[in-house]
Amino acid sequence: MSRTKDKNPIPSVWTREQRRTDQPALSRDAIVREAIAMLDAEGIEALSMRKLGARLNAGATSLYRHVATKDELMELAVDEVAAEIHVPRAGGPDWRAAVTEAAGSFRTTALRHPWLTLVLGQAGLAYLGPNYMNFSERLAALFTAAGFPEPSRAIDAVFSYVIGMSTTEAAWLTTVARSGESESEFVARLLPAAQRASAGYDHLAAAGPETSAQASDPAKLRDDKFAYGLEVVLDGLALRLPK
Amino acid sequence: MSRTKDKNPIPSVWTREQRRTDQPALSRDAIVREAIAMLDAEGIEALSMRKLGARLNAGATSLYRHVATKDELMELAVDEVAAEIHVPRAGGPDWRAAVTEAAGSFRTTALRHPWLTLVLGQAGLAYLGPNYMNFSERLAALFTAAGFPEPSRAIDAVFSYVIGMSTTEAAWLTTVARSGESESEFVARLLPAAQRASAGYDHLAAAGPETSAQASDPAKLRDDKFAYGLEVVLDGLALRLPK
DNA sequence: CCGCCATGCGTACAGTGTGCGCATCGAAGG
DNA sequence: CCTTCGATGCGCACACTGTACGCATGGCGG
Repeated sequence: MSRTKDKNPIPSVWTREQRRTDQPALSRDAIVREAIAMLDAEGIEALSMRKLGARLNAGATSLYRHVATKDELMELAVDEVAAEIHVPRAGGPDWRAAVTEAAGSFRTTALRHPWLTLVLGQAGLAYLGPNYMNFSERLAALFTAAGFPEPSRAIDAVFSYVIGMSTTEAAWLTTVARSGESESEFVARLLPAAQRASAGYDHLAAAGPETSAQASDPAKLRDDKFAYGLEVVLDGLALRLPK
Repeated sequence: MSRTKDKNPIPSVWTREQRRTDQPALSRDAIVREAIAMLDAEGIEALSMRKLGARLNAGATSLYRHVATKDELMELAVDEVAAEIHVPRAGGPDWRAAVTEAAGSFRTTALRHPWLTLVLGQAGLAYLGPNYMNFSERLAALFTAAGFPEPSRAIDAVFSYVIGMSTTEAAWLTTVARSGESESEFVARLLPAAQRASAGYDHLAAAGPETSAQASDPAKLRDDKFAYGLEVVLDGLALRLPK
Protein backbone atom coordinates (compact mmCIF):
# COMPACT_ATOMS: atom_id res chain seq x y z
CA MET A 1 0.00 0.00 0.00
CA SER A 2 2.58 2.52 1.03
CA ARG A 3 6.07 3.08 -0.08
CA THR A 4 8.09 3.69 3.03
CA LYS A 5 5.37 3.86 5.63
CA ASP A 6 6.07 0.51 7.27
CA LYS A 7 8.73 1.55 9.71
CA ASN A 8 11.86 -0.40 9.08
CA PRO A 9 13.68 -1.30 12.31
CA ILE A 10 17.14 -1.20 10.72
CA PRO A 11 17.36 1.75 8.38
CA SER A 12 19.88 0.90 5.77
CA VAL A 13 20.39 1.25 2.10
CA TRP A 14 19.85 -2.47 1.65
CA THR A 15 16.61 -2.89 3.48
CA ARG A 16 15.11 0.27 2.13
CA GLU A 17 12.16 -0.20 -0.17
CA GLN A 18 12.70 0.53 -3.80
CA ARG A 19 10.72 3.32 -5.33
CA ARG A 20 7.92 1.75 -7.28
CA THR A 21 8.01 3.12 -10.76
CA ASP A 22 5.38 0.73 -12.05
CA GLN A 23 2.68 2.72 -10.35
CA PRO A 24 1.44 5.62 -12.44
CA ALA A 25 3.64 8.54 -11.52
CA LEU A 26 2.27 11.47 -9.60
CA SER A 27 1.20 14.17 -11.99
CA ARG A 28 -1.12 17.11 -11.93
CA ASP A 29 -3.64 15.38 -14.17
CA ALA A 30 -3.65 12.22 -12.11
CA ILE A 31 -4.15 14.25 -8.95
CA VAL A 32 -7.05 16.19 -10.39
CA ARG A 33 -8.68 13.05 -11.74
CA GLU A 34 -8.45 11.26 -8.42
CA ALA A 35 -9.69 14.33 -6.58
CA ILE A 36 -12.78 14.42 -8.77
CA ALA A 37 -13.38 10.74 -8.14
CA MET A 38 -13.20 11.31 -4.40
CA LEU A 39 -15.42 14.37 -4.55
CA ASP A 40 -18.06 12.51 -6.54
CA ALA A 41 -17.95 9.48 -4.29
CA GLU A 42 -17.68 10.99 -0.84
CA GLY A 43 -18.62 14.63 -1.06
CA ILE A 44 -16.76 17.86 -0.70
CA GLU A 45 -16.02 17.71 3.02
CA ALA A 46 -14.48 14.26 2.71
CA LEU A 47 -11.67 15.44 0.46
CA SER A 48 -8.47 16.08 2.34
CA MET A 49 -4.97 16.28 1.02
CA ARG A 50 -3.92 13.37 3.20
CA LYS A 51 -6.67 11.05 2.00
CA LEU A 52 -6.08 12.09 -1.58
CA GLY A 53 -2.39 11.42 -1.22
CA ALA A 54 -3.09 8.03 0.29
CA ARG A 55 -5.24 7.11 -2.70
CA LEU A 56 -2.34 7.88 -4.97
CA ASN A 57 0.16 5.97 -2.88
CA ALA A 58 1.78 9.24 -1.97
CA GLY A 59 2.25 11.43 1.04
CA ALA A 60 0.04 14.43 1.54
CA THR A 61 2.75 16.99 0.98
CA SER A 62 3.94 15.36 -2.20
CA LEU A 63 0.88 16.74 -3.91
CA TYR A 64 2.16 20.24 -3.37
CA ARG A 65 4.87 19.67 -5.95
CA HIS A 66 2.15 19.68 -8.60
CA VAL A 67 -0.51 21.89 -7.12
CA ALA A 68 0.11 25.12 -5.27
CA THR A 69 -2.76 24.90 -2.87
CA LYS A 70 -5.97 23.03 -2.18
CA ASP A 71 -7.99 25.91 -3.58
CA GLU A 72 -6.05 25.71 -6.80
CA LEU A 73 -6.76 22.00 -6.95
CA MET A 74 -10.46 22.74 -6.65
CA GLU A 75 -10.23 25.24 -9.48
CA LEU A 76 -8.55 22.65 -11.63
CA ALA A 77 -11.27 20.13 -10.75
CA VAL A 78 -13.96 22.62 -11.70
CA ASP A 79 -12.38 23.32 -15.04
CA GLU A 80 -11.96 19.62 -15.67
CA VAL A 81 -15.65 18.85 -15.26
CA ALA A 82 -16.52 21.97 -17.24
CA ALA A 83 -15.34 20.00 -20.25
CA GLU A 84 -18.31 17.70 -19.81
CA ILE A 85 -20.80 20.43 -20.57
CA HIS A 86 -22.00 20.20 -24.14
CA VAL A 87 -22.91 23.37 -25.99
CA PRO A 88 -24.20 22.85 -29.55
CA ARG A 89 -22.40 24.60 -32.35
CA ALA A 90 -23.79 28.01 -33.18
CA GLY A 91 -25.82 28.71 -36.25
CA GLY A 92 -28.32 25.88 -36.11
CA PRO A 93 -31.89 26.47 -37.18
CA ASP A 94 -33.41 26.18 -33.70
CA TRP A 95 -31.74 28.33 -31.08
CA ARG A 96 -34.22 27.30 -28.39
CA ALA A 97 -33.37 23.64 -28.82
CA ALA A 98 -29.69 24.45 -28.73
CA VAL A 99 -29.95 26.53 -25.56
CA THR A 100 -32.14 23.88 -23.97
CA GLU A 101 -29.46 21.32 -24.76
CA ALA A 102 -26.72 23.47 -23.25
CA ALA A 103 -28.76 24.22 -20.14
CA GLY A 104 -29.66 20.58 -19.67
CA SER A 105 -26.05 19.56 -20.11
CA PHE A 106 -24.97 22.03 -17.46
CA ARG A 107 -27.60 20.70 -15.11
CA THR A 108 -26.73 17.04 -15.54
CA THR A 109 -23.06 17.87 -15.08
CA ALA A 110 -23.83 19.80 -11.90
CA LEU A 111 -25.92 16.92 -10.57
CA ARG A 112 -23.28 14.37 -11.49
CA HIS A 113 -20.73 16.42 -9.51
CA PRO A 114 -22.78 17.93 -6.71
CA TRP A 115 -19.77 19.80 -5.33
CA LEU A 116 -19.52 21.87 -8.51
CA THR A 117 -22.04 24.51 -7.54
CA LEU A 118 -20.52 24.81 -4.08
CA VAL A 119 -17.12 25.67 -5.50
CA LEU A 120 -18.64 28.02 -8.05
CA GLY A 121 -20.42 29.84 -5.26
CA GLN A 122 -17.20 30.19 -3.32
CA ALA A 123 -14.70 31.07 -5.99
CA GLY A 124 -17.00 32.80 -8.38
CA LEU A 125 -15.81 32.52 -11.90
CA ALA A 126 -12.81 34.63 -11.12
CA TYR A 127 -10.01 32.53 -12.54
CA LEU A 128 -11.08 30.92 -15.73
CA GLY A 129 -9.62 27.72 -17.00
CA PRO A 130 -9.48 26.83 -20.69
CA ASN A 131 -12.50 24.53 -20.61
CA TYR A 132 -14.62 27.12 -18.92
CA MET A 133 -13.47 29.73 -21.44
CA ASN A 134 -14.47 27.40 -24.23
CA PHE A 135 -17.85 26.86 -22.66
CA SER A 136 -18.40 30.60 -22.43
CA GLU A 137 -17.19 31.21 -25.94
CA ARG A 138 -19.55 28.63 -27.41
CA LEU A 139 -22.43 30.12 -25.47
CA ALA A 140 -21.58 33.58 -26.74
CA ALA A 141 -21.45 32.26 -30.28
CA LEU A 142 -24.81 30.54 -29.83
CA PHE A 143 -26.64 33.57 -28.52
CA THR A 144 -24.99 35.90 -31.00
CA ALA A 145 -26.00 33.69 -33.90
CA ALA A 146 -29.51 33.53 -32.49
CA GLY A 147 -29.66 37.26 -33.04
CA PHE A 148 -29.64 38.68 -29.55
CA PRO A 149 -28.38 42.25 -29.57
CA GLU A 150 -26.94 41.87 -26.06
CA PRO A 151 -25.93 38.22 -25.90
CA SER A 152 -24.18 38.49 -22.56
CA ARG A 153 -27.35 39.70 -20.84
CA ALA A 154 -29.33 36.86 -22.36
CA ILE A 155 -26.72 34.35 -21.29
CA ASP A 156 -26.70 35.71 -17.76
CA ALA A 157 -30.48 35.47 -17.57
CA VAL A 158 -30.63 31.87 -18.71
CA PHE A 159 -27.67 30.61 -16.75
CA SER A 160 -28.49 32.40 -13.56
CA TYR A 161 -31.67 30.41 -13.64
CA VAL A 162 -29.82 27.22 -14.52
CA ILE A 163 -27.22 27.72 -11.80
CA GLY A 164 -29.83 28.58 -9.21
CA MET A 165 -31.94 25.54 -9.94
CA SER A 166 -28.93 23.25 -10.19
CA THR A 167 -27.55 24.50 -6.90
CA THR A 168 -30.80 23.80 -5.12
CA GLU A 169 -31.13 20.39 -6.72
CA ALA A 170 -27.55 19.44 -5.97
CA ALA A 171 -27.98 20.38 -2.32
CA TRP A 172 -31.14 18.31 -2.16
CA LEU A 173 -29.51 15.30 -3.78
CA THR A 174 -26.60 15.57 -1.38
CA THR A 175 -28.97 15.50 1.55
CA VAL A 176 -30.74 12.51 0.07
CA ALA A 177 -27.47 10.71 -0.52
CA ARG A 178 -26.41 11.25 3.07
CA SER A 179 -29.60 9.59 4.25
CA GLY A 180 -28.59 6.38 2.55
CA GLU A 181 -32.08 5.97 1.16
CA SER A 182 -33.38 6.30 -2.36
CA GLU A 183 -34.99 9.60 -3.26
CA SER A 184 -38.48 8.08 -3.18
CA GLU A 185 -37.94 6.53 0.22
CA PHE A 186 -36.52 9.76 1.57
CA VAL A 187 -39.46 11.77 0.27
CA ALA A 188 -41.94 9.28 1.65
CA ARG A 189 -40.31 9.39 5.05
CA LEU A 190 -40.27 13.18 5.13
CA LEU A 191 -43.82 13.66 3.90
CA PRO A 192 -45.60 13.64 7.25
CA ALA A 193 -43.04 16.00 8.78
CA ALA A 194 -43.36 18.38 5.85
CA GLN A 195 -47.12 18.41 6.09
CA ARG A 196 -46.98 18.99 9.80
CA ALA A 197 -44.51 21.83 9.25
CA SER A 198 -46.76 23.61 6.78
CA ALA A 199 -49.84 23.30 8.92
CA GLY A 200 -50.98 26.79 9.71
CA TYR A 201 -49.47 28.14 6.53
CA ASP A 202 -52.53 28.12 4.31
CA HIS A 203 -51.01 29.01 0.99
CA LEU A 204 -47.93 26.89 1.46
CA ALA A 205 -50.04 23.83 2.19
CA ALA A 206 -52.22 24.51 -0.83
CA ALA A 207 -49.37 25.30 -3.20
CA GLY A 208 -46.96 22.55 -2.27
CA PRO A 209 -46.69 19.60 -4.64
CA GLU A 210 -46.16 17.28 -1.68
CA THR A 211 -48.80 14.74 -2.40
CA SER A 212 -47.86 11.15 -1.90
CA ALA A 213 -48.92 10.35 -5.44
CA GLN A 214 -46.30 12.63 -6.93
CA ALA A 215 -43.67 11.41 -4.54
CA SER A 216 -43.48 8.16 -6.44
CA ASP A 217 -41.17 9.56 -9.12
CA PRO A 218 -39.35 12.56 -7.66
CA ALA A 219 -36.67 12.58 -10.33
CA LYS A 220 -39.21 13.13 -13.07
CA LEU A 221 -40.80 15.84 -11.00
CA ARG A 222 -37.47 17.62 -10.82
CA ASP A 223 -36.92 17.22 -14.52
CA ASP A 224 -40.31 18.76 -15.24
CA LYS A 225 -39.74 21.60 -12.84
CA PHE A 226 -36.43 22.45 -14.45
CA ALA A 227 -37.91 22.26 -17.95
CA TYR A 228 -40.82 24.45 -16.95
CA GLY A 229 -38.67 27.24 -15.58
CA LEU A 230 -36.36 27.05 -18.55
CA GLU A 231 -39.30 27.47 -20.93
CA VAL A 232 -40.38 30.49 -18.93
CA VAL A 233 -36.98 32.12 -19.32
CA LEU A 234 -36.73 31.26 -23.00
CA ASP A 235 -40.20 32.65 -23.66
CA GLY A 236 -39.19 35.87 -21.98
CA LEU A 237 -36.03 36.03 -24.03
CA ALA A 238 -37.83 35.31 -27.29
CA LEU A 239 -39.80 38.51 -26.79
CA ARG A 240 -36.52 40.40 -26.97
CA LEU A 241 -35.35 38.94 -30.23
CA PRO A 242 -35.47 41.62 -32.94
CA LYS A 243 -37.86 40.54 -35.63
CA MET B 1 -11.06 40.31 28.56
CA SER B 2 -11.27 36.82 29.95
CA ARG B 3 -12.80 35.44 33.04
CA THR B 4 -10.42 32.92 34.43
CA LYS B 5 -7.82 32.85 31.74
CA ASP B 6 -5.17 34.80 33.64
CA LYS B 7 -3.62 31.99 35.59
CA ASN B 8 -3.83 32.71 39.26
CA PRO B 9 -0.77 31.49 41.19
CA ILE B 10 -2.68 30.79 44.40
CA PRO B 11 -5.99 29.20 43.59
CA SER B 12 -8.30 30.08 46.40
CA VAL B 13 -11.86 31.09 46.94
CA TRP B 14 -10.72 34.60 47.82
CA THR B 15 -8.58 35.33 44.84
CA ARG B 16 -10.86 33.69 42.35
CA GLU B 17 -12.41 36.07 39.89
CA GLN B 18 -16.07 36.74 40.28
CA ARG B 19 -18.35 35.74 37.46
CA ARG B 20 -19.29 38.91 35.70
CA THR B 21 -23.03 39.07 35.54
CA ASP B 22 -23.07 42.58 34.17
CA GLN B 23 -21.99 41.26 30.79
CA PRO B 24 -24.92 40.07 28.68
CA ALA B 25 -25.33 36.41 29.51
CA LEU B 26 -24.60 33.77 26.94
CA SER B 27 -27.75 32.86 25.12
CA ARG B 28 -28.69 31.28 21.85
CA ASP B 29 -29.87 34.58 20.41
CA ALA B 30 -26.75 36.42 21.46
CA ILE B 31 -24.59 33.70 19.93
CA VAL B 32 -26.46 33.78 16.63
CA ARG B 33 -26.33 37.57 16.49
CA GLU B 34 -22.61 37.67 17.13
CA ALA B 35 -22.02 34.89 14.61
CA ILE B 36 -23.83 36.89 11.93
CA ALA B 37 -21.75 39.94 12.77
CA MET B 38 -18.56 37.94 12.38
CA LEU B 39 -19.73 36.32 9.16
CA ASP B 40 -20.61 39.67 7.66
CA ALA B 41 -17.37 41.28 8.74
CA GLU B 42 -14.81 38.59 8.10
CA GLY B 43 -16.38 36.02 5.84
CA ILE B 44 -17.47 32.46 6.25
CA GLU B 45 -14.07 30.85 6.65
CA ALA B 46 -13.10 33.25 9.42
CA LEU B 47 -15.84 32.04 11.72
CA SER B 48 -14.65 29.50 14.23
CA MET B 49 -16.21 28.46 17.47
CA ARG B 50 -13.14 29.61 19.37
CA LYS B 51 -13.12 33.09 17.88
CA LEU B 52 -16.85 33.38 18.33
CA GLY B 53 -16.52 32.36 21.94
CA ALA B 54 -13.77 34.89 22.50
CA ARG B 55 -16.00 37.66 21.16
CA LEU B 56 -18.60 36.77 23.71
CA ASN B 57 -16.11 36.58 26.57
CA ALA B 58 -16.63 32.86 26.67
CA GLY B 59 -14.79 29.68 25.94
CA ALA B 60 -15.37 27.85 22.71
CA THR B 61 -17.09 24.88 24.23
CA SER B 62 -19.45 27.00 26.28
CA LEU B 63 -21.34 27.71 23.10
CA TYR B 64 -22.31 24.08 22.87
CA ARG B 65 -24.64 24.49 25.82
CA HIS B 66 -26.88 26.58 23.59
CA VAL B 67 -26.20 25.20 20.14
CA ALA B 68 -25.83 21.55 19.26
CA THR B 69 -23.31 21.93 16.49
CA LYS B 70 -21.72 24.49 14.24
CA ASP B 71 -23.94 23.42 11.36
CA GLU B 72 -26.98 24.06 13.51
CA LEU B 73 -25.60 27.50 14.33
CA MET B 74 -25.34 28.23 10.62
CA GLU B 75 -28.93 27.15 10.09
CA LEU B 76 -30.00 29.50 12.84
CA ALA B 77 -28.00 32.30 11.26
CA VAL B 78 -29.64 31.67 7.90
CA ASP B 79 -33.10 31.77 9.37
CA GLU B 80 -32.24 34.92 11.27
CA VAL B 81 -31.28 36.88 8.16
CA ALA B 82 -34.25 35.39 6.31
CA ALA B 83 -36.33 37.73 8.41
CA GLU B 84 -34.76 40.65 6.55
CA ILE B 85 -36.34 39.65 3.26
CA HIS B 86 -39.43 41.69 2.57
CA VAL B 87 -42.31 40.16 0.65
CA PRO B 88 -45.26 42.49 0.00
CA ARG B 89 -48.66 41.43 1.19
CA ALA B 90 -50.63 39.43 -1.36
CA GLY B 91 -53.57 40.84 -3.24
CA GLY B 92 -52.11 44.13 -4.40
CA PRO B 93 -53.04 45.44 -7.82
CA ASP B 94 -49.62 44.94 -9.40
CA TRP B 95 -48.22 41.46 -8.95
CA ARG B 96 -45.13 42.25 -11.04
CA ALA B 97 -44.16 45.13 -8.80
CA ALA B 98 -44.69 42.97 -5.74
CA VAL B 99 -42.58 40.12 -7.09
CA THR B 100 -39.91 42.56 -8.18
CA GLU B 101 -39.83 43.95 -4.67
CA ALA B 102 -39.51 40.50 -3.12
CA ALA B 103 -36.81 39.45 -5.56
CA GLY B 104 -34.86 42.65 -4.99
CA SER B 105 -35.14 42.26 -1.26
CA PHE B 106 -33.80 38.73 -1.44
CA ARG B 107 -30.90 39.97 -3.54
CA THR B 108 -29.92 42.83 -1.28
CA THR B 109 -30.11 40.53 1.72
CA ALA B 110 -27.90 37.99 -0.02
CA LEU B 111 -25.39 40.70 -0.91
CA ARG B 112 -25.44 42.13 2.60
CA HIS B 113 -24.64 38.65 3.95
CA PRO B 114 -22.50 37.11 1.22
CA TRP B 115 -22.23 33.82 3.13
CA LEU B 116 -25.97 33.24 2.84
CA THR B 117 -25.90 31.66 -0.58
CA LEU B 118 -22.98 29.46 0.38
CA VAL B 119 -24.87 27.97 3.28
CA LEU B 120 -28.00 27.58 1.20
CA GLY B 121 -26.02 25.68 -1.39
CA GLN B 122 -24.64 23.38 1.25
CA ALA B 123 -27.62 22.71 3.45
CA GLY B 124 -30.31 23.11 0.89
CA LEU B 125 -33.54 24.23 2.41
CA ALA B 126 -33.90 21.00 4.27
CA TYR B 127 -34.59 22.24 7.76
CA LEU B 128 -36.81 25.21 7.68
CA GLY B 129 -36.84 27.81 10.39
CA PRO B 130 -39.87 29.93 11.15
CA ASN B 131 -38.65 33.00 9.28
CA TYR B 132 -37.95 31.02 6.17
CA MET B 133 -41.36 29.37 6.41
CA ASN B 134 -42.92 32.79 6.66
CA PHE B 135 -41.01 33.95 3.64
CA SER B 136 -42.24 30.97 1.63
CA GLU B 137 -45.79 31.36 2.82
CA ARG B 138 -45.93 35.00 1.80
CA LEU B 139 -44.50 34.15 -1.60
CA ALA B 140 -47.10 31.41 -2.07
CA ALA B 141 -49.83 33.85 -1.13
CA LEU B 142 -48.47 36.42 -3.57
CA PHE B 143 -48.33 34.11 -6.54
CA THR B 144 -51.64 32.49 -5.76
CA ALA B 145 -53.34 35.85 -5.55
CA ALA B 146 -51.72 36.81 -8.82
CA GLY B 147 -53.67 33.99 -10.37
CA PHE B 148 -51.01 31.41 -11.19
CA PRO B 149 -52.54 27.97 -11.43
CA GLU B 150 -49.28 26.36 -10.27
CA PRO B 151 -47.78 28.95 -7.95
CA SER B 152 -44.95 26.72 -6.72
CA ARG B 153 -43.61 26.29 -10.25
CA ALA B 154 -43.73 30.01 -10.85
CA ILE B 155 -41.99 30.67 -7.55
CA ASP B 156 -39.30 28.15 -8.36
CA ALA B 157 -38.71 29.75 -11.76
CA VAL B 158 -38.33 33.26 -10.40
CA PHE B 159 -36.29 32.38 -7.34
CA SER B 160 -34.01 29.96 -9.07
CA TYR B 161 -33.03 32.90 -11.21
CA VAL B 162 -32.74 35.18 -8.19
CA ILE B 163 -30.66 32.67 -6.24
CA GLY B 164 -28.38 31.98 -9.18
CA MET B 165 -27.71 35.63 -9.87
CA SER B 166 -27.28 36.45 -6.20
CA THR B 167 -24.86 33.59 -5.70
CA THR B 168 -22.70 34.75 -8.55
CA GLU B 169 -22.80 38.34 -7.40
CA ALA B 170 -22.04 37.44 -3.80
CA ALA B 171 -19.02 35.40 -4.88
CA TRP B 172 -17.82 38.30 -6.97
CA LEU B 173 -18.25 40.80 -4.16
CA THR B 174 -16.40 38.51 -1.80
CA THR B 175 -13.49 38.36 -4.21
CA VAL B 176 -13.54 42.12 -4.54
CA ALA B 177 -13.65 42.57 -0.78
CA ARG B 178 -10.64 40.31 -0.31
CA SER B 179 -8.66 42.48 -2.71
CA GLY B 180 -9.04 45.44 -0.37
CA GLU B 181 -9.87 47.67 -3.30
CA SER B 182 -13.12 49.27 -4.32
CA GLU B 183 -15.10 47.50 -7.00
CA SER B 184 -14.16 50.09 -9.62
CA GLU B 185 -10.46 49.86 -8.81
CA PHE B 186 -10.62 46.09 -8.89
CA VAL B 187 -12.36 46.07 -12.27
CA ALA B 188 -9.91 48.58 -13.68
CA ARG B 189 -6.96 46.52 -12.54
CA LEU B 190 -8.41 43.34 -13.97
CA LEU B 191 -9.43 44.79 -17.29
CA PRO B 192 -6.19 44.20 -19.23
CA ALA B 193 -5.93 40.64 -17.93
CA ALA B 194 -9.53 39.93 -18.88
CA GLN B 195 -9.02 41.28 -22.36
CA ARG B 196 -5.86 39.26 -22.78
CA ALA B 197 -7.68 36.16 -21.59
CA SER B 198 -10.46 36.53 -24.12
CA ALA B 199 -8.12 37.16 -27.02
CA GLY B 200 -8.66 34.37 -29.48
CA TYR B 201 -12.23 33.90 -28.36
CA ASP B 202 -14.02 35.96 -30.96
CA HIS B 203 -17.54 35.94 -29.63
CA LEU B 204 -16.50 36.33 -26.03
CA ALA B 205 -14.48 39.40 -26.83
CA ALA B 206 -17.33 40.85 -28.84
CA ALA B 207 -20.05 40.01 -26.34
CA GLY B 208 -18.34 40.98 -23.14
CA PRO B 209 -19.33 44.25 -21.53
CA GLU B 210 -15.78 44.84 -20.37
CA THR B 211 -15.25 48.28 -21.75
CA SER B 212 -13.47 50.71 -19.53
CA ALA B 213 -16.32 53.16 -19.88
CA GLN B 214 -18.79 50.83 -18.24
CA ALA B 215 -16.32 49.87 -15.57
CA SER B 216 -16.78 53.23 -13.97
CA ASP B 217 -19.96 52.22 -12.17
CA PRO B 218 -19.93 48.45 -11.80
CA ALA B 219 -22.59 48.42 -9.09
CA LYS B 220 -25.14 50.02 -11.39
CA LEU B 221 -24.19 47.58 -14.10
CA ARG B 222 -24.97 44.73 -11.77
CA ASP B 223 -28.26 46.28 -10.78
CA ASP B 224 -29.25 46.60 -14.42
CA LYS B 225 -28.20 43.07 -15.22
CA PHE B 226 -30.29 41.71 -12.38
CA ALA B 227 -33.29 43.80 -13.36
CA TYR B 228 -33.00 42.73 -16.99
CA GLY B 229 -33.01 39.03 -16.22
CA LEU B 230 -35.84 39.44 -13.76
CA GLU B 231 -37.95 41.18 -16.40
CA VAL B 232 -37.22 38.31 -18.76
CA VAL B 233 -38.49 35.77 -16.26
CA LEU B 234 -41.54 37.83 -15.37
CA ASP B 235 -42.41 38.28 -19.03
CA GLY B 236 -42.21 34.55 -19.51
CA LEU B 237 -44.42 33.98 -16.50
CA ALA B 238 -46.95 36.56 -17.61
CA LEU B 239 -47.60 34.47 -20.70
CA ARG B 240 -48.78 31.69 -18.42
CA LEU B 241 -51.31 33.74 -16.49
CA PRO B 242 -54.81 32.62 -17.43
CA LYS B 243 -56.64 35.51 -18.97
C1' DC C 1 31.71 9.63 -13.25
C1' DC C 2 30.05 13.95 -11.14
C1' DG C 3 26.88 17.22 -9.96
C1' DC C 4 22.43 19.14 -10.40
C1' DC C 5 17.70 19.44 -9.92
C1' DA C 6 13.05 17.86 -9.86
C1' DT C 7 10.41 14.94 -7.05
C1' DG C 8 8.77 12.57 -2.82
C1' DC C 9 8.12 12.64 2.01
C1' DG C 10 8.68 12.94 7.39
C1' DT C 11 8.09 16.26 10.67
C1' DA C 12 6.05 20.11 12.57
C1' DC C 13 2.93 24.02 13.49
C1' DA C 14 -1.07 26.41 14.03
C1' DG C 15 -5.61 25.82 13.72
C1' DT C 16 -10.32 23.29 13.56
C1' DG C 17 -14.96 20.98 15.68
C1' DT C 18 -16.36 18.87 19.58
C1' DG C 19 -16.71 14.99 23.68
C1' DC C 20 -15.84 14.68 28.55
C1' DG C 21 -15.77 15.71 33.26
C1' DC C 22 -15.08 19.11 36.76
C1' DA C 23 -16.10 23.67 39.05
C1' DT C 24 -19.41 26.83 40.06
C1' DC C 25 -23.48 29.16 40.33
C1' DG C 26 -28.71 30.43 41.41
C1' DA C 27 -32.72 28.54 43.06
C1' DA C 28 -35.68 25.18 45.47
C1' DG C 29 -36.84 22.55 49.51
C1' DG C 30 -36.36 21.22 54.22
C1' DC D 1 -30.15 29.09 57.25
C1' DC D 2 -28.34 24.94 55.24
C1' DT D 3 -28.52 21.41 51.70
C1' DT D 4 -29.12 19.73 47.40
C1' DC D 5 -29.69 19.88 42.54
C1' DG D 6 -29.78 21.12 37.83
C1' DA D 7 -28.05 24.37 34.59
C1' DT D 8 -24.12 26.65 32.87
C1' DG D 9 -19.24 27.64 31.81
C1' DC D 10 -14.82 25.91 30.75
C1' DG D 11 -10.01 23.43 30.64
C1' DC D 12 -8.30 19.59 28.51
C1' DA D 13 -7.87 16.31 25.02
C1' DC D 14 -8.47 13.97 20.54
C1' DA D 15 -8.54 13.40 15.91
C1' DC D 16 -8.10 15.92 12.01
C1' DT D 17 -7.04 19.81 8.76
C1' DG D 18 -3.80 22.72 5.21
C1' DT D 19 0.71 23.51 4.36
C1' DA D 20 5.95 25.34 5.27
C1' DC D 21 10.44 23.39 5.65
C1' DG D 22 14.36 20.72 4.81
C1' DC D 23 16.30 16.31 3.81
C1' DA D 24 16.82 12.08 0.87
C1' DT D 25 16.62 10.11 -3.43
C1' DG D 26 16.69 9.20 -8.13
C1' DG D 27 17.32 10.16 -13.18
C1' DC D 28 19.77 13.04 -16.36
C1' DG D 29 23.06 16.31 -18.69
C1' DG D 30 27.94 17.53 -18.62
